[in-house]
Order: sequence, then structure tokens, then C-alpha cells
Amino acid sequence: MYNTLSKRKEPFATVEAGKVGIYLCGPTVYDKAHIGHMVGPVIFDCIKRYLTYRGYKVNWVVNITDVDDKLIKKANERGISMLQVAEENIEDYQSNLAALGVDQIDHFPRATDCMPEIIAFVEELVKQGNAYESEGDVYFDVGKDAEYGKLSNRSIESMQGEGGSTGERKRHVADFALWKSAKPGEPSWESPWGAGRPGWHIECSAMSKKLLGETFDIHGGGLDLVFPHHENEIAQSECCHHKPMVLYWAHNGLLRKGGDSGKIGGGDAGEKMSRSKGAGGLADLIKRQGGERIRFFLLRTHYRSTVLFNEPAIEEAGTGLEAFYRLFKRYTRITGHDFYALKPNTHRSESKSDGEAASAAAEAASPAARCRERFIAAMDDDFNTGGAIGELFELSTITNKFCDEANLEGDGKNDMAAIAKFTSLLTTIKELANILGMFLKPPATAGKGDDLTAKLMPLVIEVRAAARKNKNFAVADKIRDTLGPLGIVLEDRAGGTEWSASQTGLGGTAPGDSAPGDSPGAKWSGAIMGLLIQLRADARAAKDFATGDMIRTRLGEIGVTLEDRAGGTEWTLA
RNA sequence: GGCGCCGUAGCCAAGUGGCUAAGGCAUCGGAUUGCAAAUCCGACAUCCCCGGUUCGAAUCCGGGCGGCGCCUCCA
Repeated sequence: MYNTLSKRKEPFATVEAGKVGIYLCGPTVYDKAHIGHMVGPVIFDCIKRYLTYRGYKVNWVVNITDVDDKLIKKANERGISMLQVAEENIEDYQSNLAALGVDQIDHFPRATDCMPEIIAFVEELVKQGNAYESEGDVYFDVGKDAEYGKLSNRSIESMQGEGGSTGERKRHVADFALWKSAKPGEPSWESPWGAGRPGWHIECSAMSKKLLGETFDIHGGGLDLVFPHHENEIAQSECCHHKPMVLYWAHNGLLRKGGDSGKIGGGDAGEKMSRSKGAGGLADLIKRQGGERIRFFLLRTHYRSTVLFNEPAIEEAGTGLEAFYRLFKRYTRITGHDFYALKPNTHRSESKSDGEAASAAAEAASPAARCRERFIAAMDDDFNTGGAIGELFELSTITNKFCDEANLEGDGKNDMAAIAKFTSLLTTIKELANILGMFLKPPATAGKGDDLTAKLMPLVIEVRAAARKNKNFAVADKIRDTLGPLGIVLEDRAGGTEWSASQTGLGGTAPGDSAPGDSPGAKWSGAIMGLLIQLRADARAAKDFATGDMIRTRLGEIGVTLEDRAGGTEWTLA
């Protein structure tokens, strides 16, 4: 595991054997979250899943900073309380996390819930002589900390400047506030130094101590927190406890705006994402793309890398994801079972009986087993999710190939041994993907059409099947060519024709004007009705009244009435 | 200016001393299909440049060039 403090990868050894304590710096909740806030939670969600898979008991803490100058400012602007601002944004943050499948967090401490611990921490630092009171504020005295600067690799001497607005209260410009006195009207807590609130960094020292102890295993956060936030945390905690605060400091790379993303923030392409530069709209993004795509997009790259973010890149990731979803449907076609109901191993090695051990040994040399080994090797190497995902794709190819060669959708459909092997391959995919928090449950279906579309499509397929049977390929192709631009794809398979719909076709090619409030599904069903009416007209023109009547009858069964008028056929839904 | 990070195919991206440099997207062939889609097979990389260390370098060292982060609030 890479350690920011030593600037190298180190063997993984925990404070207490078999247990891991993780602290991740969460957001300051003065505004809505943006996608950059999701990078840390997603990777640490994977880290916890993987460590759990490898047999560790993991305790993961993500703090919420709900008291801060920016919250106060925001509350004043909006004429509501600081607490209300915090509540709103915490809800936004947590619903975004849930959408991305981040559900491994054990504790969500809030700064305002830990005031006694924070005040006690500051008192201890003052008592030990590492901090001093000044006009109601309390400052950490960096000069008393010989190791100050070791995380971000800088020296106190190099720190110049005027020390900010409170510069004259400090002994050294690099000293930072542990406690800030309250101005009239500001939210405050009573303390030995009068009414006030905590400085930005002290809460993390206090909360990590409270929940994980004086020395814990992993401390994470964005690369932009290394200085001053984490530098100051180390200083506070280690001066207070006289022992290492953290074994591994893990910082994730930052998201930058990609070239053709257009409107993700205010500034130029390539700039860092940040709320102060207008990034936002995470909830909308999730609505458009779905959480799993975004998660997959983030995990394709190693967590310490900078990621260029733009929406087309997320769509590209989604394209790769589709191949897995198709494989899962293939599994259902063949076995009648649901991929998501498979129950893979949740730990690296489940205990095996002697007989199983023998077959396991035989299987160990298989391509699939090698994929699993490489997947684990990748995760062992500083949580290399990008490398791990490559193995997942490799497994997908192996599985499809096996399926093709055993002809499981044809002559091989009764080959129970082959189907068992097939199922085992899918189970392996699920086992490994679940470590990444992927494929745990079916993705939220974004725009699979409305009820009417779902009812009309079987009829369309039936009409097309009849046409194909009669070698009337012009009609069959017309149907597919009409649906294609809408994003509806027809796939002819041994067992019949399947249809699937994607949001992408609705971009600019959907017929009619998109009145606000129109669901995508309504566009689909409208276009499909247009197609059916056209098909019926064509059939009648060709004196194929059987087909024409069949269309009308079947539409009637699903509640659609056709009326032939001089100007054309109109339809109404009962 | 100080402290760091990065430069691998059209794009994204693993690999950090040694088998044919993973994988994805896109593109182009082939198998399959009535035609498609899907699936499979195949094609597609002077590893930014120059020098050095080494039997051997994308990988280590030095020097360029180019991109970026932090040093102020930031995930």
C-alpha cells in the first residue's frame, strides 16, 4: 500500500492483527456535493470490501464537517440556520453515495456531535504547551513541533505570508486555529476560552481518536488535503499522544474537467473540480448516467491518478459495462436464473472438503482461475482497480467463448456439466466484481420506456416474425430500421427476438417535439404507434388484410383503439 | 520561487528491470446472421526526446521538452 508519508509502497501490517481502522475526510457540507467528492468514498468502499474479502474486520469512519465559516456564511445568505444548511447537504451527500453503491461506511460522525471531545483535545494541547490562547482564540504552536511539515514535505521556515486575517494574534504565521472565538450572532459552544467553535482541523483529530484510537491504520482524503489539513492533523494528534497517528496515509488523485465536457463548471478545461469554481449537479449526473456507470468510470483509473472527467468518458465506460449486462441476460436465457441471485464466495478462500480441494487444484490452472489470481494480485498492489477490471473483461470473454463453444443456446442446452461450468464462471465474475462494489444488484433502469412501450413491443416483434417467416425481409428491416434511431435494438436469437432500449437514441433523433414533462417512454410509444399504423397501412395497401386486422385486434387487447379517417389513422389509449 | 505528480496505440488505461507491453472504447478484416445486433477470432504501440547504468530499461539515474497539482477554501 502506498503511503504519502513515506512516499513509497509499504507492506500492509495493521495496528491490531486482523483489524483495520480507516478514517476518510468527508465533506464540509456548505453546499451540494460534486463528483469529485465521490472519488474517495468509492475507492475506500472498494478498499473496505477487498480487505473484508481478505479476512480483515474493517471499521470505516467518514466524518462530516458541519461547523465552519462557509456554513455560517451560507446560512446567513439564505436566512436559515447553520444546522439546516448542514442537514440539507448531508442528505444530498448521502443519497449520492447510495446511488454510487457506497454502503460500507460504519460511522458518520459530525463535528457538532463531538464538541466535548474536541474541547478536551484542545485543552490537552494547551496543557502540554503545544497551543496557546490569544484573545479567545486558541492556536497550535508549530514551533513546538519538531516534525511539523513531514507529511507535505515543507519547513516552517519556508512558510511566509501575513498569516491571514488573524495574523496578529498568532506567534508564527504558520500557526493555525484550534478554537475560534465567536462573533456576535454566530453559532457557538461554551469552552474554557469563551464561546466559540472548533478550527477546521481539530475535529478530525478528535473524532478519529474517539472512534479509531490514538494510532489507527489508514487515513484517506483527496490529494488537496495533504496540506494544510492533514499536516495539521498529524501535528495535533502526535503532539498530544506522542505516538504515530496513522500507519498509512492514502490520498486519492483529483478530478479535472475534461476537454469536451463543456459545462461542468465555470473555468477552463483541465481545471480541478471544485465547488468554488461552480462544479455541481452530481444528482443530475447520476440521474442521467446511473450510479454504476459513474462508479465504474472512477474505478477504471488507479485511485492516485488524476482523472479527466467528462460525460462522454462516462458513457464510454458505460459501453463497456453493457457487455457484462448482456452476459448476465445470456445467463438468464440459458439457465432461467438471475445472475444477481448468485451467491459467490465473500472471502478469498472458503473452506473446502477434500474432494473439492482436488477439483480446485485441477481448476487452478484454468484461464478463469488465472484471472482471479491476477485480479487479487492487482488489488494487493495498492488497490489497483484498473488492472483488476481488465481481468473482469477477460473473464467475460472466457465465459462467452465457453458458451459459444459448448453451444449452450443450441444443441448444448441440456449439457448439465457445461451449464454447471458456465454458472461457475458467472459466479467467479460476481465474486470479483462484488469486491469492487459492482454488479451487486441490477442497475437502476434508466428509461426503459413506459408501460405502453412494453406492451407494444411484443406486437411489433410478432408482426416482424410473421414477415420474416414469409421471407418478407423488406418489412422486417423497415421495422428494425425505424426503431434503431430511437435507441431500440432488436436482436434475433434462437429463442425469439429480444428488444432493449437505451436512452442514447433519444438525443436528437426522437420524433416529435419534446415537450417539457414528456417522458422518454412517451416518445417511444408514440413512435412505435406511428410505426404500427404505417405497417398496417402498408399491409392493407398490399391487400394483406389478415395482418392489418391482426394489428388492430391486438392493439385493442392492450387498450389502443384505431380509427381510420380520411386524413389517416388516429389512435387513442383507453 | 518552494514542494510534489505525470507523459504507454486515434482516445481511456494497466504494467515500474527480463516471457508475444493487460484490458476497455473507436476503427478495419474474418466467422456467424436472410440482413443486422450480440458473440467469437484477427489487425492496430519507434512505451515524449537525448544521454547513462545494466547481459537486459516503458520500468533505474542524469539532462531536456511538455502537461498538471499543492503552497489560500477545497474530496
